[in-house]
Amino acid sequence: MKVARVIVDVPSMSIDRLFDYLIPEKYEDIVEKGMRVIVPFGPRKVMGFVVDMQNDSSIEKLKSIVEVMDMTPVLTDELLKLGTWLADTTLSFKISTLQVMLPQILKAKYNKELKLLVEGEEELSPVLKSLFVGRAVVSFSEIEERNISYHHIQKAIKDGYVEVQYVVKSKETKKKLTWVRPVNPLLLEEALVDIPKHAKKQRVIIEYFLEDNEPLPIKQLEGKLHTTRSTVQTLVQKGLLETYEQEIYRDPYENRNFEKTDPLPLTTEQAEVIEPIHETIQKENHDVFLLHGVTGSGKTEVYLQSIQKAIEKGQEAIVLVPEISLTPQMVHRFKGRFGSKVAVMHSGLSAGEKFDEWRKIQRQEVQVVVGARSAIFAPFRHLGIIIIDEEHETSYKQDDTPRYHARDVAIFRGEFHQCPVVLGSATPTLESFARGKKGVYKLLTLSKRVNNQNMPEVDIVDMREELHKGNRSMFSFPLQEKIQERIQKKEQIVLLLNRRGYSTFVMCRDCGSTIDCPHCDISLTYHRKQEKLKCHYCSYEIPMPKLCPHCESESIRYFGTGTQKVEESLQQTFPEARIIRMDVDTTRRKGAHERLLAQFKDKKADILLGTQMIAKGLDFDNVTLVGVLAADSMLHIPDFRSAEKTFQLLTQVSGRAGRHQLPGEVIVQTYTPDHYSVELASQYDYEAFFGHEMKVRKAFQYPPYYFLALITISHPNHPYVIQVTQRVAKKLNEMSNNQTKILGPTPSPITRIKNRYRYQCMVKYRNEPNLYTNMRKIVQEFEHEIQNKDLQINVDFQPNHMM
DNA sequence: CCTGATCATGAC
DNA sequence: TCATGATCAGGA
Repeated sequence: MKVARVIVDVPSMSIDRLFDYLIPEKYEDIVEKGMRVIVPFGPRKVMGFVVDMQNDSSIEKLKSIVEVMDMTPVLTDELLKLGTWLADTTLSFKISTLQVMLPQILKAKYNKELKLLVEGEEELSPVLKSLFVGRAVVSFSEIEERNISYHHIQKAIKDGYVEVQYVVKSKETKKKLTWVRPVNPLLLEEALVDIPKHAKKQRVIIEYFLEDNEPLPIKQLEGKLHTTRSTVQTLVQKGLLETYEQEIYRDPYENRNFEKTDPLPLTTEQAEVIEPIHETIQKENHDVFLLHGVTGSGKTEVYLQSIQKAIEKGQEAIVLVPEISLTPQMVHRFKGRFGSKVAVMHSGLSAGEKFDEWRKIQRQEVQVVVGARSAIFAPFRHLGIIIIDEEHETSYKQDDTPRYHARDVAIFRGEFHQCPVVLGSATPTLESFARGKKGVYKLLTLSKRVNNQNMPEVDIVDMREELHKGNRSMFSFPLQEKIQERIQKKEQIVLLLNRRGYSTFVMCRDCGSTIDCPHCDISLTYHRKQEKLKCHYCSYEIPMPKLCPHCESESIRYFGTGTQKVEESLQQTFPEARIIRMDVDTTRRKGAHERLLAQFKDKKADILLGTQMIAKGLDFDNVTLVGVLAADSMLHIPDFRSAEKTFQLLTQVSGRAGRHQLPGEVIVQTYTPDHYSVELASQYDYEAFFGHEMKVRKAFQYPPYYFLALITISHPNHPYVIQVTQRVAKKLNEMSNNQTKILGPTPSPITRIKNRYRYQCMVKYRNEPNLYTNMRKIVQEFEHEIQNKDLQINVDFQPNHMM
């Protein structure tokens, strides 16, 4: 007896374990660990992952696997292990951790159908007769659309006329190309005689294959010989040619040539830094390196040559870059060096393209993957190095379950494969840098720019003084002057507006009231394009009212500074300037991001105005001025990392100027010019910032001195949420040691979302080896209420934000 | 006594 | 998560 142990696709606490299924004889030699199967589960059928195989089971009556979905496993043994570990350390379901490792398209789709059991439709009720009309199966979605009441169907089921069947489908599609080839090349010569005189096109085709009988895609044949599909079809019918399908990859970069680049000579610093990495690859050791390199110090070349080393050893490499900086420039550098050995994974690809890139990895056709967060799960089997660029980026942590951090996954995989993990950044997170100093990570430093250029001069402008001088615009006099100067010199300008901390909310100037979402405790934001007010958290929206709903005054206005508004006033101040605006609105469409940047590179604009997304990785040789419009907009949001984030952003954006021959300049506008994050960023003094910020973190007991876990509890009933949160806090207190601090219950920053009240507890801990299991125990104690009473308990370890 | 609505339970 | 059977309130 062969038994498969299966994790089924049912995200529920009580189902979050293994289920045993009999492997039918016909599948005995086929089923392997890591494959997806379809299994009966209760009355329905669901997808599941085989994670183990056995010869017997403790369960008496086993059901059998219905179908095997894969020819080869989609998950390796390592990834299965990783899944279990992730489920333990993020408190998520095993099924979710396995699903998150695969391209979306492999996620099963479930369909419910009604099947006719009798011949003909005579015995059916009139309603059902009209439903089936000659068909044998009807999908439930159609039944719902037609509003047919369930008891017609129930009755028919009871009478044995119909039955419900469950279908599991894969959305997976492989793109195919149709090819043409001669059935037997030797027969073509004779066949030519039988082709009618007037059938010129048929002759052309035959003659073509006589000359060169290599198969050809049908599309190409049509183009080359100016023929059509029907001519080919006639020859197929005559038995001379045949068509067949071959699978192809959707290659998002297929029409682009990547000029081959060779390794660049290294600076002394680069050579020093690369040495220990190479050695670790060579010795097949695991180590975590923190590569701290100023912007423009040539980190990418260090990555490239480290990867080279791994490839030469026959191993593979994963490179993570933040989604936002996965620009064509970046892809170019990797494709240029490693050509077709590279797969690229990012959110701009269609589901089909992502699947194809993933398959290249799975089939070991590529050795390098460059991608955003989820590329960390690339199914490589011989990893030689893992690189995380811009290590400090918050997007490496997934915001919803499973709330994993790509850095942790990288270290897990690095240990498994005994290979180095390289974390690179000009502004590492305090957590990482502290580990670097302690020697937990090996600290590597690049302190000079490759071209030995100085970092651009940073000029801090105090906006309060501007106000005193009578300048009420959002562009300070020095900035205006410099912009004017660049436009004249035909040099380019990058302007950064930090939208966070600003939002376009609506307020009445008479009564001062704002317009809030009726389901969430947050004000609605104004969307100019559709003249609507929308809620960010639920789908609620209303047309922009003409009168204040409270006092019926006409003076309701929207406040805040959106990029559009800045663009307008920028245009007013510099009527001759050509401006490109980059924000969520202008880059939503596929390829828009890329197109705008290309325009700017081609000097079709003088000013690039944008949000965070322009702060990273861009490299334009004609940019000599960078302006930050509101450097402190992030400082005032209640987040213990706000100083760190401000420092990071200012440093990153300053690095955009003067990267080539022309020297650069940076202007930072702020209302808090003496805040240490602004001041130290302008001096490019990371070490000093680190020292200062560490003191702050110590004083307030924040990371890296303490770990955090945030528990958020939500339910439609307000008093009930408070009560549950209190109970949770009490249990936590009982279970943890006396160094650990439990804060709360407190209301979440947004106390209500989608009509659910939200309360939270914060755990600050230094050493709680059992926290994961304890936390799981606590959540399990509420299992009943979670399942039956619509209670939600969310646990986020090392949260990015407190919401 | 029937009907629809809500609840509790189990799924290899 | 979701189908099922049990239980309960309300209507005539």
